[in-house]
Amino acid sequence: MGDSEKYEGLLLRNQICFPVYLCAKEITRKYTPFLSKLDLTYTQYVVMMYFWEKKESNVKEIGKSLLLDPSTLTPLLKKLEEKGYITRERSSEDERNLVVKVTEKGLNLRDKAVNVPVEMGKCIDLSPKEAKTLYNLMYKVLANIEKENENE
Amino acid sequence: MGDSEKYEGLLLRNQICFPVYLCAKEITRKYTPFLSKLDLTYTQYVVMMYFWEKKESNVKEIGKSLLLDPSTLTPLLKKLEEKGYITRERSSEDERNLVVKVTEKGLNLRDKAVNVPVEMGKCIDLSPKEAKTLYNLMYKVLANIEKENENE
DNA sequence: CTATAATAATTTGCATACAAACTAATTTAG
DNA sequence: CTAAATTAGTTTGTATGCAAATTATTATAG
Repeated sequence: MGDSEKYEGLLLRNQICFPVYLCAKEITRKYTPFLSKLDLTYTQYVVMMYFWEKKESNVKEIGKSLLLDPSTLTPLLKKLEEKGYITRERSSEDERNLVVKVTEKGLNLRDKAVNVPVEMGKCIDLSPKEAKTLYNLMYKVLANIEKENENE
Repeated sequence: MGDSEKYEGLLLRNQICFPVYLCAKEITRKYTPFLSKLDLTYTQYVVMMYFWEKKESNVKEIGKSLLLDPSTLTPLLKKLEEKGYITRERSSEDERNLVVKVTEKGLNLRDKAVNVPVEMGKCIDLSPKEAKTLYNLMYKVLANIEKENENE
């Protein structure tokens, strides 16, 4: 077996993970100008979308939904609190729990954000069918990885 | 128009970028145990794959191929140099240019890496057809974003 | 009832990532 | 030929991201 065959899998152009990595990076970068108007980074925006759906939560729940480590969330939530978009306080019932709530200001932000997905959609520029295919494949991979995680 | 319609695009479950963001994160995390055996992080691994194909390059070229900012590459390349996988020295013809070359040790690393894509493939667990579809969609999005970048 | 285990969040350490400012070298315009 | 513009890399500042260690609180086992 020649080198070209043995190392074929290591060629960047034959990798499936590499374009996924690139896409995520480039998409995030593309979000920046839209989100800076809302004083948000991409991850902060994701957390705010979470709170627009679920007015109250805690670090563990958020982490489970957004696949974010608590050590990533703690400083991020503090920043969102500084901006006045959420409140953070310990639960009186169980002091270990941090009750995180969206504020009025945080809720109002949603109106300024409605155009962001529209603009990003133009940027990605996939047909509805392609978008659906991509969506399904992404969640399939996520499910496969999660299944793999359980086997450990 | 009710709230549910107006804000539909902001629901995480209706977003196409969110699962891409999640996938990239989870895939990278999944790489970690395999790559730590090679004393590499995911990005360092990508750079090494680049050097296994192209023995010599410079910061600008690498950045263009891997869509990485020079300010990300400078410290990363220094780390790869410390590990002995590459060398860095200024070009004698044009002192602005940094000539980056893979070392013997860096080349040898490839043999230890051949199984990584195989293991990751099992993890992703897509059929060849699905993988091809995902691959094409990712590069399509990347091309669309790049086109969008040019319009600025 | 108390020592131990489990749980939730935070802190620390390390490695991306990118924008913006900066440095040094080379090219170009006049 | 030289001042100005361009180019290549580096540095600085800010924000993730995760693993591992730590703290504080609550639950559990004996």
